This record gives sequence, structure tokens and C-alpha cells, in this order.
Amino acid sequence: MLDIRRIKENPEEIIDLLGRKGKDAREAIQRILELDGQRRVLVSETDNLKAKQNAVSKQIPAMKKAGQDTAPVFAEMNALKETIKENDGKISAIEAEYKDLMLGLPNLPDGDLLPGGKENNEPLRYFGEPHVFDFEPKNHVDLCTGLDLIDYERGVKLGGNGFWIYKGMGARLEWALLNYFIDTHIQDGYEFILPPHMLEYQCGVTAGQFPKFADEVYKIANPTAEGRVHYMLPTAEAALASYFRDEVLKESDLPQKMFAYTPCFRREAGSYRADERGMVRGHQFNKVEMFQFTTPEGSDAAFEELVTKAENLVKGLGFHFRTVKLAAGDCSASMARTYDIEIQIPSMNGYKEVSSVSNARDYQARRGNIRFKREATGKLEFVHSLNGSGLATSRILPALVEQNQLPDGSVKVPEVLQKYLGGLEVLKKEK
RNA sequence: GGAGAAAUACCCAAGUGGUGAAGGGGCUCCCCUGCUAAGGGAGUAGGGCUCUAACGGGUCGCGAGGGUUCAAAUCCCUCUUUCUCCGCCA
Repeated sequence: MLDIRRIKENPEEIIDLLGRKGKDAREAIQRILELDGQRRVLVSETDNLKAKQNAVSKQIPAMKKAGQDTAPVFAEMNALKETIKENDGKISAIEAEYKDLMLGLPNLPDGDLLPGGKENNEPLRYFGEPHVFDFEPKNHVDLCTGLDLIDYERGVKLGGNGFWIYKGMGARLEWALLNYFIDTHIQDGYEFILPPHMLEYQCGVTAGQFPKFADEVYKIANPTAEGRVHYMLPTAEAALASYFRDEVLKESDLPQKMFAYTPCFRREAGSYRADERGMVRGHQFNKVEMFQFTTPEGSDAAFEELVTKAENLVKGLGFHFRTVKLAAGDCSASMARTYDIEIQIPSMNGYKEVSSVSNARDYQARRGNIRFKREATGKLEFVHSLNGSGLATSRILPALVEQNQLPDGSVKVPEVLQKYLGGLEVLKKEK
């Protein structure tokens, strides 16, 4: 959510910034300002009526004591009560429309981002060199099938298109990756969180998926006996962003550094297109998510820290990668700034995102009412929230088996993973 | 799943319809005192919204949301959480 004061001070600036994200917000902003004005008048008027109501109520015991007739006063107060009720109804209606519009506005992009979409993304840096083969490499689907790491067919039998099964050494390799990520974050002083995998609606609102982007998320069709509706989390960010919802943190509690492992569930999955074969885009994938809550002045450094952490994980696996600064329009709605880390899957063209690190600034904190007490002033301020994949496995594993394959179809295990696989150095076809 | 109890500030806690939500602990400051302790005194309810140039005012706020009433911490309804007992279960 954006700061209404900032909108009021300079609506044209807001419209311009949102325009860089490809959002024409002029109409919404105008309506928001209109509603804000209407609300202000009504609230002021109604508060005065309430003040009168309170004042008169206080006098009634004295009147009764003095034996005065209170009937005329009661009649007057009844009328007053009706007006107040009517006004409160109007205010609620205005606030509902206002809130709806406010929740629909995306975050403002940082000023240094290029406007427009993907085409304006800027690669910031490259690490290492693209992998070259001196033989004809296989794609990861053939490799994983050949080594019996992944069972695509039975995955579809169980979950339908968009699902696969890790089995045997494949499951262990997947788990090894996750353990490598988890151990690294623990070493870096991040707190390990295992959140619910099904969340209530408000989590989606706080993170910024709801109400506008509800389509990407699975909704459980049958509510609980108490009528509670749940949503499968599309990313642990949706859980972590709500961790401190409606709370006030101490300044000394910041930054809060945490990470979570969860499966992620997405309604949208890849097609059969060659570019999205295998496990590049499914309805369910595993991800370790990094998250930080910081002071406003601390969020730039936290962002760099998260980017560096994600880069180091990718480096540790021995991948060539590039770090890309996304253009305003390619950042997701909630985010002010996003860097993607991309690696190559040899059977596919170009670079594939394996981590996306973002700074939401105070956008999610406003939606979730997450504040901290500033020691110097005693005032409450919104925290900043940041998240980054660290990492998702669904593209790491394909890249890993393809880049590390040997001519006979076996796959070298990166050194950092060997200890999780009983010291195994090469994945070979069994028997 | 069933029955019951509870939720008031940093903590404990009083408050069953009527003027400013008691009291205690803790904390802050002051007095007294060679220092400390003890003692005495004062302060200690936040946050949202709103009016105001400002000082300051108004409104809302006793777990949350509704309702009854001229007036609600107090009465009624719904929900949440915690505790106790019973049942069931890994």
C-alpha cells in the first residue's frame, strides 16, 4: 500500500512512477483523492455529533438527580443517534471503496529503474564462463530419466500435468540442495522457519498477491467446519511477510533475518514447449526463501546482502551466472526493486532465473501494519521488508545435471553437495 | 468433538450501566540521606482518524467485530486466543 500523504502531496509524481511500471493509475488516484476528501468532511462532522452525544450523556445523571424531566433530551438524543449511525454507514462505504483502490495500486519502483518491461532489464555483472561441452550433451529430462532420478510419468499419474516425482538419488539430490541452502543460511545467522503451507486470505493481502493476483494461487474448495478458507502458499514469502502482521517491533529487534523452506504451489505451470520441459515450471516446486525486516535506512544494505547470499549459493554450486537488474515493469507489483540471478540450462536458450531478490520497502508493511518504535523519537514507523529466493531448486537441478553431465550420461556431484550424499562424487546409472 | 473459565497498561489486578478505568509492583524523576538500601513525593495508556499556523482540542480505544441503551469494560450475539476437565487420535 502507498502512503496517502505522499499521494496527496504530489499525485502527478505517483502517476508518473506507476506509469513506469506500466500501470495507468490516473483514474484510481483521482478517485482516491476524491474519497479521501469526502471521508474527511464526514468524519469531522460525525465526530462533532459524537462529542455532543457524549457531553449530553454526562449531564443526564445530574438531571435525574435534580428530578428534571429527561424525556425531551432522550428524544433529541435518539435523533442524534440516528444521524450518527447513518454517517458511520456512509464512512464505512467510502472507506471500503478507498481501501479497495489503495490495495490495487502497485508499489512505486525505485527512481533509478528503467521504465518498461523485460526488454529494459540490465545485466549488472557476470560470474564465470558459460559451460562448454566437448561432446553432444543430453537434456535434463533424458539425463534424469536415464539415471532414474525423476519419474515424470508417474508424477503426471499422481498429480496430473505439471507434477513430477523425485525418487531415490533424485530425491536425495533435491534434499541435498535444500540442505546446502539451509545450512548456509543458518551459518549466516538467519532463523529457520517452517510455516504453514496453507494460509488465510489476509496473508495474500499483506504480501500483495490479493486481491489483484489471486488467480495464481490455489484456493482450497472446501472450507473447514468453521468456514475458514485456505490458500496453498505460492511462495514462503506469503507466510513470512505476515509473520509480524499487526505487531510493533523494537528498533533493536531489527533487522530480522529469517528463511523458510516450503514447497510452492502455483496454478500457472509451463506448457509442453521445449523451453519449459521437465521441471522448469510446475504446479509445485521446492524453494528456500530468505526474508528480512529492516529499518527504512537499513533496507538498501539488506538488499545487497540478500543478492550476495543468493549469488554465493549459485557460485558454490559452480555455476556461471549473471545478475540482472529488472526494469520497473518487470518487477512484481509489490516490489520497488528486484534483481534476478540467472543461470544457463544448456538445452534451453538464454538464461533462466534461479533467484529473485526484491525490496518491497514499506509496501508490505503498510498492508500488514508492521511497525517498529524508533528509539530516537519514540514514534512508530513502518518497517521495510525484503525477500529473495535462496534458492528454488526447480531450475537448479536441471542446470546441475546438464552442466555436470559426463559423456556416459552420469553426473558429477558438486563438492558442496557431496557430504549430503554420503560422499558420492558421481551419480551413475545403477546396475 | 463436548463442557466450563478467562482476556483491562510493561507485570499483577479492582471495576455488574452514569462525572476523569481503582490499587499494587516495576520503571523515570525529585526529596531525604556519607554511599546503598529503606522512607517520602511526583510522573507513568497507547494507537488510528480528525480539526488547528501552533498551543491544544475532538473522536475511537478494556482480546476482535456487531447489537441493546440517552449512556457499555460492565448487558446480549458472533468470532479469536489461552487455561481446566471429558472424549478421540498420530
